[in-house]
Amino acid sequence: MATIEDVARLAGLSRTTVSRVINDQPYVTEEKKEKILNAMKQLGYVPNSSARRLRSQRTETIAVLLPRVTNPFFGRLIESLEEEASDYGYQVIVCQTHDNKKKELDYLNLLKTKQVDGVVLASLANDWKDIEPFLASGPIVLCNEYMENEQISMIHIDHFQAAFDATLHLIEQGCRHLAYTTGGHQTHITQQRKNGFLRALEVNNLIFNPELEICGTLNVEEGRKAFYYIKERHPYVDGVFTGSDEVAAGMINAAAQEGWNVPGDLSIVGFDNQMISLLMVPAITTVQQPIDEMASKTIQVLVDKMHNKNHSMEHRYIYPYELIKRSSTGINAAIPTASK
Amino acid sequence: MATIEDVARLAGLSRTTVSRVINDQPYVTEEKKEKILNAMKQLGYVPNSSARRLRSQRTETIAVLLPRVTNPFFGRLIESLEEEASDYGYQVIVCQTHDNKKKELDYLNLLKTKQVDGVVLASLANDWKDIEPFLASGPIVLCNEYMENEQISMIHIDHFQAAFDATLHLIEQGCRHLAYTTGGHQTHITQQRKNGFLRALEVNNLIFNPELEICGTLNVEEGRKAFYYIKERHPYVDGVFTGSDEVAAGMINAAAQEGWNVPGDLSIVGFDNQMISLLMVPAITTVQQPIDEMASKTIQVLVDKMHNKNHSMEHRYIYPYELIKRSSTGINAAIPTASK
DNA sequence: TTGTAGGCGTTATCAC
DNA sequence: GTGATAACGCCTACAA
Repeated sequence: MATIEDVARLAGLSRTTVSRVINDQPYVTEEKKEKILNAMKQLGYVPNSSARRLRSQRTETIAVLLPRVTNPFFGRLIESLEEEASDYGYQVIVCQTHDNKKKELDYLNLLKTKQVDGVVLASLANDWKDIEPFLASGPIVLCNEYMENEQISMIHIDHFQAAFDATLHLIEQGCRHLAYTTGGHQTHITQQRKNGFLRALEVNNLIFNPELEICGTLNVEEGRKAFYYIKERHPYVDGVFTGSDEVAAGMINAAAQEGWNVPGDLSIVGFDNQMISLLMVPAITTVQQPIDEMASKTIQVLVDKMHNKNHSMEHRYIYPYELIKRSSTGINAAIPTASK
Repeated sequence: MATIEDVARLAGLSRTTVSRVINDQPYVTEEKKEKILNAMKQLGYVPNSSARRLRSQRTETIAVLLPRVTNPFFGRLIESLEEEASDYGYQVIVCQTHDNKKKELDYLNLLKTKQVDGVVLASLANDWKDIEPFLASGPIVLCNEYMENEQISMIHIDHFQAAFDATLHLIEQGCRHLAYTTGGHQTHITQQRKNGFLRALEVNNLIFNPELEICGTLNVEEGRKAFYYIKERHPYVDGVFTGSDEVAAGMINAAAQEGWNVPGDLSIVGFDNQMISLLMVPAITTVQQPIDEMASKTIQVLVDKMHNKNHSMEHRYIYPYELIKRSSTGINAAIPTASK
């Protein structure tokens, strides 16, 4: 592997001059610049990134921590984050935590070991007290996940309000016996959604049966199970707020197999407006987050912090969402099929 | 940021000894080891990764180049590759090429600049002659993509045979007028699939109308368009081999809206056995690739090359696939609805 | 405009 | 067992 030294020798000049050419700095005559460029080409010289990093103390790399890329929401998010980061000249390392506390901390260590300049946290398995110390090693920005805390910038939608709106929509469609499903890992987001759901019931003088909170539900298969739980244990349920289009899809799929009519017998709301929500029959009512805008702002805030080491204020950016009403919830909710 | 020097000073020992402790090397008395560990803890010392990389000339990092993570097949693949790599102590950088030649070459440059020790190529936008020079900088393994070439190891299924089997299945179900859709970027894979498709027609003495090759089709929306193209221009078509479950899903969705019966009026085969293929009504007949096994072998081969710098032979690993028959193809294919 | 020299943080070599 | 010292490849005062 050719080094800067080799190039200098071949060109009959010093390392300094070569370095100047590499970094497009002034004070090099065209003639010598030419000579050096030739030497570089001839040797197939490429600057060694580890050496540059060590010297400059910067990696031009960002770590993105998220539960899993196979969740389409995070797939979209990473795609968007990567594109934006690339515009700023940053490379992205995707870190899948699988909602595992240890993995999350291991990946945060990339910051300590100076393998990345900053972190986007789209996963949050640990308590804040365990995350906070990492701030000393570099900037961290929260995207999607959030909490009550002002020590860190956050980019997210209002999940309380989104759940409230979605639940209200179910109630407006005539649902009176509502169930609620929540994902595998309990975070502030799921808590907020639950609160929004409960609040919507409350303002409509509906009472909530705690047995209708179905936990650990985060994919299609578990959506199917959730349906059977309702069918077998609480068949009077007429509406469900799921935190996920995949769960909603699983429920619809199982419901169809069992001869239940959606939304006639059961109205279902998903989350994230994934492709699947539009393809299911019936199409799924869902909440859409402005992923691209959130990703863009996230990188922008993080890059800003990485550049102005100190004095950038922490700030919370709350983005608007959209409740997309489709056929999985409907006014026919009041007309159950005979079979039910 | 504390350095090894700081630790040494605080512990009253030399950098060398500290280094020994960091790397679990012998020849350090328990007593001094203890002292050093304490000093490290006290200072919050973490070894600097850039310095280690420079010194060791290794990054413990692998780049995975793929078109896009939002394609569920690649989502699954990256999840699996990452897990396997992590078992070998390697970190993964996900590089989305979007089938762009320049991006692909830019990312391959990570190898030249020594930012990664090896590359998994699951995208292949460039000609081999443009990729080949990078082999001088480090090992590259092809996963999913492949070609006729013996200079590099490849892990993949037999796409010719898979397409052949899928097409044969359509024919066995009574389809006689077959169409074929292909993704955005033309690669060896798409060529192989096309050949397999054509060969199946040939051995059954069916002729192929070139107008029924529908190109540039790689997502749900384009699947919908493909359906309308068939409906409006070639309504006699009774079977389609798509290279993608998403395209198949889009076609089924549009077909349902237009009152076509699948498979009665049109049988459809997808590819990859994505979640959606099971959720659509009808469920989609599809080809399943053994993603985990392929990912595992890919990393294994790559790691082996990274360790035995020179003498590991190139080898092609062909994995078995499975044609999963579901309701989107069926013997009712011969009974079109009146509306068609 | 160009070159010299020192150091970024580690680890390997060799001497003690 | 332990420690000086010399790289790894690059950048940047500072000197010329």
